[in-house]
Amino acid sequence: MKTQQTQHYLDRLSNLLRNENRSKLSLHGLQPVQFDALQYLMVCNRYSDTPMAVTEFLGQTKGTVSQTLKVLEKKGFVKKTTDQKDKRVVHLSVTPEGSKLSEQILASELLQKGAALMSDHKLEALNTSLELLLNKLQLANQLKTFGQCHSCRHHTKVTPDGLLCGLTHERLSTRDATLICREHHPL
Amino acid sequence: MKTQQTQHYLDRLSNLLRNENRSKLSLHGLQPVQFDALQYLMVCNRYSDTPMAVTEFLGQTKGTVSQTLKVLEKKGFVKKTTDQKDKRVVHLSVTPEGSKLSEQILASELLQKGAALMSDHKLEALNTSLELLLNKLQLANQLKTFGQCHSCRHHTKVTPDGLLCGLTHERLSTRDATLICREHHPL
DNA sequence: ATCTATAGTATCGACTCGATACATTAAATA
DNA sequence: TATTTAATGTATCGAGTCGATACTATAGAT
Repeated sequence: MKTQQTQHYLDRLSNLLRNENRSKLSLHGLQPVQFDALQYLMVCNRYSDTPMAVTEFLGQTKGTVSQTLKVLEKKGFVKKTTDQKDKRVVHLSVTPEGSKLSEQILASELLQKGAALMSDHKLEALNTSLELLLNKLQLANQLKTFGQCHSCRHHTKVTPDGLLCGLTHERLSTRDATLICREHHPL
Repeated sequence: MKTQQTQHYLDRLSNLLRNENRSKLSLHGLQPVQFDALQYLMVCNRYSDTPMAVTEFLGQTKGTVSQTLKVLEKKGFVKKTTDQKDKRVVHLSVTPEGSKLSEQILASELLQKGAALMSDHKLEALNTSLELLLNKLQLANQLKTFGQCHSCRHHTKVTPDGLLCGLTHERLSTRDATLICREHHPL
């Protein structure tokens, strides 16, 4: 079975990276999961910056996520704001401190050192393959894709620079279109 | 940075697979880490079936691993035997129940469904890329490779069928040469 | 106006995982 | 040979994970 090999490699790599992250994060008193959430909040759009969206993204229960976010808030890495239209929902924003931490941690030395020994071409090929597998996997299992707006079926261009979301009927900036969205549906 | 993309994909995939495993395993009262250890014991050789080797493989502390193994033993998935030559060391063997469970869990449905939508050729290419990255990453960071004996610098062939480990000076069966070893040094 | 669904929080319990301390055995050294 | 040193493994503690359950508050449907 080829997929068992794939699974084995993915497990090994993610274990190594996770352990590296764990030790880096422990200096800041954070856990890997908490950083996963922070990382997500760095790249999600305004429709996807709520506890429920984090829950869907991380595949955990909302109870667990609620605690994770409580820690991130207490440490000053994210800020909560209640939505004015729907007072049930909370929007989460990453503070400058959180942003700084994220950049600091994100670059895996293990991975960079390893990738440095690979040709650019092979690394590119790996990325393409990984992206393909992720897409197919999400498609086949009807999982949310959490893709960027510009690759979404709801995304429409009014003018060359005027972007629009067909679902919310709101205008998007060019930066908006590069953020990931919980309502993302691939083309 | 291309490696950030790589890291992102690896994180996403491993999160998905880990969550799938978590729910499957919870039916058997096991945690992901515990299954990782069981999985390792399924494919390691007789020089590498000790708590210390598991510790190195999983990148955790020996205290944590000791507890993990205690659970696996209590549930009847592994058995402990003290080494007769060195009475400090313990050898771990997977019981038939453990072996059965492992096979049951190992096949990720998420991954299989996803891979089914990919061509054989592309899946193969992904595996090759992943293996390359893993190897380079271990090489660049001087990590233990935990490879199979037949790809080890200590591995020597006496006759076409007679295999020998140059480190322990012991004979190996053909099956031995396909197991992974903590003393593995790539060619 | 009431029922129902949704977003989020609080709390509990089994488990993780690093840190520390400890017991036992093996190997090195004096 | 006696003693120090190193290595394997266990026990215990504390902060944190994570699913389950119960709960509050708001929004929308009938």
